[in-house]
Amino acid sequence: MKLSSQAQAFVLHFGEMGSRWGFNRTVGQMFALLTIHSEPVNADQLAEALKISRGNVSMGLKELQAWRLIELHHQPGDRKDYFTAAGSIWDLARTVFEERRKRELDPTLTLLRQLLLTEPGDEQEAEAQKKIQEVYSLLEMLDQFANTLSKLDEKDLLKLMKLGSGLSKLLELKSRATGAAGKAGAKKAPARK
Amino acid sequence: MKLSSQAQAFVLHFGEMGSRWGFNRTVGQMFALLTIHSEPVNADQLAEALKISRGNVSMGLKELQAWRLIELHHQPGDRKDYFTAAGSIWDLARTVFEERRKRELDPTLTLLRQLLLTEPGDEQEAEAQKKIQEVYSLLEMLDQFANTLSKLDEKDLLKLMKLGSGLSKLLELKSRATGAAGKAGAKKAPARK
DNA sequence: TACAATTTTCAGAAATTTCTGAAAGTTAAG
DNA sequence: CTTAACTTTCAGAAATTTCTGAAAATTGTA
Repeated sequence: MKLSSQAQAFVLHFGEMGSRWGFNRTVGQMFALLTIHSEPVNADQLAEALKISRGNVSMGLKELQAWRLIELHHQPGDRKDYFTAAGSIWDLARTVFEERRKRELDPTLTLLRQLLLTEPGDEQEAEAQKKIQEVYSLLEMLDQFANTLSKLDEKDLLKLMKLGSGLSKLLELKSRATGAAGKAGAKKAPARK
Repeated sequence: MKLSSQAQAFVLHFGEMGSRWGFNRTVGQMFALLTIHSEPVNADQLAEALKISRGNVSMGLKELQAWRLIELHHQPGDRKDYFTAAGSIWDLARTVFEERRKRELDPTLTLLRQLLLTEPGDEQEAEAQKKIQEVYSLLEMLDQFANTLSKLDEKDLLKLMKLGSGLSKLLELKSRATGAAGKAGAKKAPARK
């Protein structure tokens, strides 16, 4: 499989960015290749195109499957496994988003919840507890928001993201429309310092 | 400086999560410690509390300053540099969010923009170009949305994140309020179910 | 200026992650 | 059942990242 210089650049870049997005270089490259290549690709082709070992490809494919980013296909009369990116670019973005939320937020929320159960022993600890509570509240809210976004359908998500400065206007509109009482959890707005 | 077992757990966890959030273990630990400890802390105290070398602390502080996550202070009559987390938890979250956007999105947008400039040579390349365009559009939109969120003040951000399922209702409301013509790109509002 | 306190730097050591490739495992076809 | 095609595994090698600590640089004071 020959890659155009354009495809080459795309693939190499996703390899480099890979670590920032949660996977290693070759996994990033494999994903990029499957993304720009619309035809299904098999493991040998990936190894050849990316100049990496067959074993590494096998491990990378396993990881991409764990991320639910690729799909297995079969070609009639060919025993090899073929892969494509799973779904549209939009689907992929959604999957990466959800997967990252799970990996970056959930474990921390679990720990903080646990830390908040033990009563502080002294003044110093009470102070720390307060900070932990603040971090927890923020991350919990973030997590819920991410969850809300995940549930929006493509049309609404698009609408929301395109709002730009219209967003704050819309939020204002909301206050007027529904009054001061928001949804559950939005109790009392304490006077700002 | 002695850490309570609670603080200890908090610090260790942020060390482990650090890599997922874009910095290494000790930098994560240092940040966590500065976050739960309200009093300014100097480099020697950090090295002692975290059991890491003085040199490592120096490098870590440099990195946290690059992230704009910590602030330098001085105590009268003491030549040492003291540090605290910069601003409220809320400020910190905002900073991390912006910094990550810069690191995770900007370089890719720049590359893709460049790739889209060259005309595809053959059918295969045209196909790839189309995919690159899709990825670009999505990331560009994400970037703009992130930018919009960054600009919201705390009150609006809080309101937005607490909306929950109210969000899609609000978006619907928006369609009705402003009619079919949304912002650029948000063409045709199909009849509601 | 000289000096002592403090921070930074950076070469090499240590730790961690990634990658290879040969061997083991699996599966479909004959 | 046997074989050949294919995939997975995993021990060790290679690459990369992180960390240490001693030396160099910087800074405030006298």
